[in-house]
Amino acid sequence: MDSRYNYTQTEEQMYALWEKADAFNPDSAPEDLKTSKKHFSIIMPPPNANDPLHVGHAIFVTIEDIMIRYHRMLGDDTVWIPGTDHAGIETQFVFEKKLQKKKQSRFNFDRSTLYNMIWEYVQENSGIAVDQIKKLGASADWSRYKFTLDKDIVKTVLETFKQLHKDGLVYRDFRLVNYCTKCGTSYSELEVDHIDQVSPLYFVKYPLVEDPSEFIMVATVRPEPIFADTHLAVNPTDKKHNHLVGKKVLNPLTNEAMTIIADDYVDPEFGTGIVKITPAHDPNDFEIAKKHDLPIKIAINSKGKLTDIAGKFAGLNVASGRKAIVEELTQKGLIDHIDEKYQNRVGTCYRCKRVIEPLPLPQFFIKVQDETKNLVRDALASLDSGETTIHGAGREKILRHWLTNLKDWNISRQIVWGISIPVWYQVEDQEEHITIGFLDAEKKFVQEQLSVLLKTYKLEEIRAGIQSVLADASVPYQVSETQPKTGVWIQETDTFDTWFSSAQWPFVTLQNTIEGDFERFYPTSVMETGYDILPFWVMRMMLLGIYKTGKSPFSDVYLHGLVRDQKGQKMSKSKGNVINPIEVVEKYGADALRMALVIRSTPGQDKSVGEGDFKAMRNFANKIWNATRFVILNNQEQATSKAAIGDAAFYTKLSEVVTESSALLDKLQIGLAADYIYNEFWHWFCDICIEENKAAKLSNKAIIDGITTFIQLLHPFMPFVTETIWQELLEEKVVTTPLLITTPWPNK
RNA sequence: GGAAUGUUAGCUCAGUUGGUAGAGCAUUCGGCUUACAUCCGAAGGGUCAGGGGUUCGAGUCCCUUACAUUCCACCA
Repeated sequence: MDSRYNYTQTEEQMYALWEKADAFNPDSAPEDLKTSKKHFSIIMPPPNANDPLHVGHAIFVTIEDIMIRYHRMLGDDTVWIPGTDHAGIETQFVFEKKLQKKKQSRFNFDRSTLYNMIWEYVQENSGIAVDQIKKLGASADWSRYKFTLDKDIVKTVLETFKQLHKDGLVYRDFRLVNYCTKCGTSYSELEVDHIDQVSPLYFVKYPLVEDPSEFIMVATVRPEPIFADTHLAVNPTDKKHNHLVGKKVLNPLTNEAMTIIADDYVDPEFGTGIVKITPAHDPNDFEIAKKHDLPIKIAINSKGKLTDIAGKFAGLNVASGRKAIVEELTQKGLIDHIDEKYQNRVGTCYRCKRVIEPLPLPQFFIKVQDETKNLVRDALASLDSGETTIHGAGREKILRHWLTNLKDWNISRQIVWGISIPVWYQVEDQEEHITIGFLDAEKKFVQEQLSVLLKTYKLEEIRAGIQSVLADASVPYQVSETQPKTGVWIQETDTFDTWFSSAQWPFVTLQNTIEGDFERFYPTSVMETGYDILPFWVMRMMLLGIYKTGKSPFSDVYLHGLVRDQKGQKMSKSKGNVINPIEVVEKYGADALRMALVIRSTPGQDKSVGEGDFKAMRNFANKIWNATRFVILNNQEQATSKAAIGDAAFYTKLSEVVTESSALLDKLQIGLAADYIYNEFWHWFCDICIEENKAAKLSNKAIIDGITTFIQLLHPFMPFVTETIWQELLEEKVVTTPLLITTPWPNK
């Protein structure tokens, strides 16, 4: 043995050794390991199939692998199911950037061509994430690997949708949705970031019809959709203004007459106490419009351009439209004044940072609170009963808060890269209510009402180049993967929100791996992921998991913190402080990275990690290596040994260490367990026991038992160095089981 | 406006049924002692944010103040 542990040589070999022995597969577990009747299962949070790993991935791989290796050694029937995610919007976004470089956009292609291109692209890169996860030592059962777009997975996901629809929990509705005009898709409210900003607040004058020299003043930060204003509103209890109810004003841009209505949504104290109602472009106004049955006029289209009702301004985008309209209003003398320092919050796209436009679109929603099947209520109940426990500083309260305030979930996305919503719209008699965008034979984009299109094109031509179908909310539809047998139908072009399939991940994976896996491993033991996706993922897994299986998909949720740099700052590409886990693996070894990430970490709490930590843990790996070296050399020199004076106390303490380590791991106190074992190993076993052995106060047998026990305790944390050492010990005939990974956990 | 979390050694953080404060890095001193200089031995350094309370006893429980971080809501 060299005096230094060389991880670059051994890590790959050890992983190959495990794979060769099929050690990650519970169905290949050695007989002498199957001592427990318990099952232990973790579903890996699927990373984007085509993305390289960042530290966040390294954290979850490490923590989950620690749990898995521990339970495997305990003798539990243990499985860790890996997978990757198609990551709908993320991936399409990256792909579109590549198209942009070639001066192309997604609108140059029909749906199926684009889908196939992205599929190819993902295939090319799909090995990246998996390879890197292996480099970190993940003992996941790759024979059970799943991808979110695997045929069997998709089938199960669609079944859930059909069932939800049958139960009345899916509905299609014409509503204001959060739409990003750059990404070209709607989002759920969770994907919208609200950002503080200072914007000019315009005080616009609306002339009274009965006396145009009199004006009603309304404040707005968004003058550009004034074309779509339908009414003004005041609070019915507002004595200053309620005499205006029923009177009419002129729209300052269109000169159309608008009635002033009363609604208690209006805050008399705020602004001028009078609100303009723009149903199509403000969520609150939309609600009021519904309540009072007001017409909906659309001033901004899905491309972010002003529509025809903007007259000479039609075709301008929101920003330049606003400028032009403010100019126009100023000329007309209809702008009273402007508050330049008005602070407000603007919804922006989490992905591209563009301002989100609230646009009225018919979309599919999941009803989260229903009288008979109440998804939210059931999820809360599983928290109440302790069926599911959340680990992570105060996160359970946050989850409860999310659940109690949850709105219906918009699952429609206007992108190609994803699972198609299995819905078909009736074409007959509905031609005037369906708008279609497609590429004609010359690859020219055409968008028109179907009734118009059918005068020039055959339906088959349209289908071949199809990009988007926009059916009015009134158009009848059928839920089906294939075209209904009778009649003429056209398929919905929207795909599901990626999270709709991710939310089903625990059961769709187990239902499609190996016959019997679902019964054997569901509900899973632990769901381990970052606290930042608690509402996106964990909450929704509970909603759909309970709905579909009657059981919460996991009994414990371990939410790890985010990794920060050595100064405690968030990592970001622009700061240049991003840690590339693979670089760390190459420089210090995977064991060092793993240990640095988990030691003294706490669920739900961020952890700062830097070069010094990796170095320290590399040194620790070397320490383990050298302690073993001492034991082996020592053993060779003096093969026989008698019991020594310190042995009894040593064994008592050693057993204590095993008990305590196991207790900490059982309680999911991973960071504490790592710290504890680290200290006992280095500062007790190495500093004291080995020195006592040199002084003949401790027997060689005790030292051998000590090192083998510690190697076992350390294995979940630092699998490579410990397995390497085990192989050395095996050669020396100090140990007997062929692989440490499948060696039983030490007895207490 | 609401909520969560944090404030412990110079730095980054542990400290989970309340019982004489810990680790890594950094600092100082001394050591190549035949497992390890990616090491060993020793040392310095904390009134555990401030205040109040419960208790025989509080970093640990309760109240309160301040500061920090994060999340949610929000209105023209």
